[in-house]
Amino acid sequence: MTKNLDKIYDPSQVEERLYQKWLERGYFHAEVDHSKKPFTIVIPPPNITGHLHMGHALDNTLQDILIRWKRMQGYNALWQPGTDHASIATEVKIVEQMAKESLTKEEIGREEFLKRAWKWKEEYGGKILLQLQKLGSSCDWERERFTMDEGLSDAVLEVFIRLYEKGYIYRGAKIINWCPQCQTTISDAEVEHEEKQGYFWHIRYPIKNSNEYIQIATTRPETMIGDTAVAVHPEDERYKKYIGKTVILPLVNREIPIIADEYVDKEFGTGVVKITPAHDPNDFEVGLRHDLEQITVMHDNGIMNKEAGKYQGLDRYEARKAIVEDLGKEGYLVKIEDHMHNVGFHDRCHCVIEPMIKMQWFVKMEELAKPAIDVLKTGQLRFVPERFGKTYLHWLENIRDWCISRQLWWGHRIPAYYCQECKEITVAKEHPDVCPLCGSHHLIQDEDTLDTWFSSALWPFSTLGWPEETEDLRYFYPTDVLVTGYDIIFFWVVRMVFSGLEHVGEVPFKDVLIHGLVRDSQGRKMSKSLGNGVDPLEVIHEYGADALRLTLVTGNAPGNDMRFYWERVESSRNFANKIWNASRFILMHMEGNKVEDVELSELTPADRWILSKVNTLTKEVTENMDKYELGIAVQKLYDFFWEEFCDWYIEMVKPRLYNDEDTTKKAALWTLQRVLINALKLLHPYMPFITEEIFTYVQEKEETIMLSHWPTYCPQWHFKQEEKEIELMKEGIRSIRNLRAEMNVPPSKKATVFIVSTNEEIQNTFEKGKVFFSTLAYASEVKIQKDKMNIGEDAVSTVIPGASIFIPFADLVDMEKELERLEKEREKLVKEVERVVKKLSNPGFVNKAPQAVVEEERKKQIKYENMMKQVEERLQMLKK
RNA sequence: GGGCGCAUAGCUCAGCUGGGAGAGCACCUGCCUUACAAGCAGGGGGUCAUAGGUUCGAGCCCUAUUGCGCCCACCA
Repeated sequence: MTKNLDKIYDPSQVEERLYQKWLERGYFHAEVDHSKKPFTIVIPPPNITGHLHMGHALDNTLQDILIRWKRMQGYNALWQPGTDHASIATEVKIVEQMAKESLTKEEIGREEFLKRAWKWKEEYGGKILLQLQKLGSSCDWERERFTMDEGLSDAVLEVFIRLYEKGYIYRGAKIINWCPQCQTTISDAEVEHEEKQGYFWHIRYPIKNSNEYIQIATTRPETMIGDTAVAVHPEDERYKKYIGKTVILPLVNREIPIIADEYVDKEFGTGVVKITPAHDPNDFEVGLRHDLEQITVMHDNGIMNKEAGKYQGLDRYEARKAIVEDLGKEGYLVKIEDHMHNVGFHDRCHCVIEPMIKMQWFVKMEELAKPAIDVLKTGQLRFVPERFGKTYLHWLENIRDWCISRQLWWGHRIPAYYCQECKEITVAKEHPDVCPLCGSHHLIQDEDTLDTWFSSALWPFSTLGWPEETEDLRYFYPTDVLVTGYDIIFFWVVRMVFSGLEHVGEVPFKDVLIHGLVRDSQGRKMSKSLGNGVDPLEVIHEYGADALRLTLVTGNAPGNDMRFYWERVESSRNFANKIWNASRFILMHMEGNKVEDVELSELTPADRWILSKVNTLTKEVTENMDKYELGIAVQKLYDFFWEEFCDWYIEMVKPRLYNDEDTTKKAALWTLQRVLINALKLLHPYMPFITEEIFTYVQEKEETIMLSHWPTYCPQWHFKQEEKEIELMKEGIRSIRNLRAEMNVPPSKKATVFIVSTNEEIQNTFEKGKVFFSTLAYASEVKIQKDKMNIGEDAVSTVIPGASIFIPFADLVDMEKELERLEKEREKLVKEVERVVKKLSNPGFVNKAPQAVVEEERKKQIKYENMMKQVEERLQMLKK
């Protein structure tokens, strides 16, 4: 049954093979099955341009833990995988690739470009999914989807048309965020604001037909070319008299009005604002209120256009320099102040955003946001940790219309067709033959594509076949939990929620488990430019996927960032090795011994103790996982396995295994196997590979741990008395080891151990556990007695609850030191007693604290007082 | 300007509904004990940021303060 297993666990010998086995046997696959309850997770689809980074590793480890766990609990678990076309990211990649061949988009045209993009997708798009497999991800790969698949594209069209017909999608010339680098609009969510040191230029604008000036302050002087008004606050006494007058725009010599608008802050700057409706969102609004002209002064690439006159052809920053210089020369510039202000950057290329007025497509958000707000408030949607619900709400409550059109080619092309005759817009799934208004055959489709998030917003239901009323959709939707990073709540989570509610009528998922970022060891974000990223594949290669997974979930609470340390991977690897060796040990002893079923009555106290422990562990771990407390759960598993199981139980059980005459040997074997199997099962979601590998050796009934049953709490495995007994034994053993260590007694020097207790039950406990003192505490002989008969003075001693322990070390005992040590022990106990007595003499505590807590303290008082008495007796005896 | 998080052992972090402070790593001592030196045994180390408050009882709840970080926001 067993092989000659290596002393060191080598993941590279195991992982690939097991993953193939799982794949081949279809363990990951889920089909509609009404006899089982579904449990569904949709993967946050990675970009086809992506490669696996630590963020993915964390995100997918969490999902795999949950899905494997639920699968073992008997749910019909579906983990829906796939990829995102990532419009702009991919387009940039393709453009870069073409640049190497000295080609541009324009040169090859849309069709050719898309051909290339698809080819690129076919070639590299699935790479990241293969990398996810290395991690052990148990996705249902048969169901892999891509946001630009036929079905999913159909969902996109369907949604667009529905929203359009409902009036929620509209086309309009509004001020949008323009990226001069990427030459496309982007949504508000894609703008990153950064505090930057800039300047505040104070400029005076001459008032027409007077010698007076009005002084404005601006951070962007180059936009003055497009000024179409100057605004003051209507109640500002300083400027009231100027309202309605006209100023001459310096350098441009255009006449513009002085208007009054509440938007102006009297206290800020000079209290006068230049209004540039075409290049500032606020000014745009002011412009609409006052019916001002909108003058765009730049081309799409940020170069000044013909409106800029002599500045035409200059980049916006060159123009700024030139304009400031000219203003100075001509005496308009009053002063320049340092000024900190927020600058918007494109999150992808980090170019400074230019607000521009353009005809774009928008989703009207107000009505869509409402139900998304409600589901959180009513608890149909829940964030873990809860605080992220606030972030979500705040965003939705202040949401603005979503600009969805992009000036890109890679993506879902907007299904709007413009009649070249009558300008009528037709929105349809397919290219209409005739214009429904004028009957013209000359219709041209909108050139733009949709924001990549428009399709990912539909992911939880488009992957299940929507808009078709599929079985899958009915069965697996709504999904159960979404796992993602907090950085993506606005982009994706929010949009999935309102989309799911609008189109399917139900939340797309009930829980949102939020995790933080994986940072480098210095707490910095891992980034390409810093070159501080750690490649998960490298970690897997060196230490195994199990070690990486364990590292990523240990010692971390939901929503918190974590730092990556190789040392932590190492310790995870060590744990895997520990599991390996413990199992190896058990297998060694199972070999040639058929593990027979035993009655619980045949078990020794130690067996019952560990069984009871693993039983409690099962309960607690399951409870923690129910609450998404994976870090806590895995910590308990680690502690149980290493300390209780390996360091104590296995050590205690050895004498029975080595002795073929021992009548309890088969009970020991049964317990070892039983506990190991349960522990492996509980560990499997976290460390799928090693647990599977061992599981196949340690039992023969089942072919995989993946589909085995998750352990449940079992009342007849609860042994309170034996737990107490073994804990006392451990206490005794630790005390002896402690004494020996303090006295520097070499392990080779065995000694007689006397245990003195007047309590029969305790005597009995130690009597049963005598053997442990010799194997675990180097006792040559153990004498249990009710008094100190035959114990010489030249012994060291210590107390444990209910008993004193003496070890005669005639030649080693230094009386003075021994007195000192006992004195310390006494002091410690005195303090404990004092603390308990103080607590118990407080009427407030005795009256108000729960009865059980008070009772606990009373027991402690007795315990400590007894222990103290023992130490004092011994001290007095020695002092004589 | 608004919101949120963090501050616990030398380092990185756990600590679930308030009931005697934990882990990993690092450090010190002793062990190659027939599963594992990627190991075993033992040990040192914390006024849980500060100040108040609630409570019989606070790392945990409330208030304020300090420091660090994040998110959102149209003060030109």
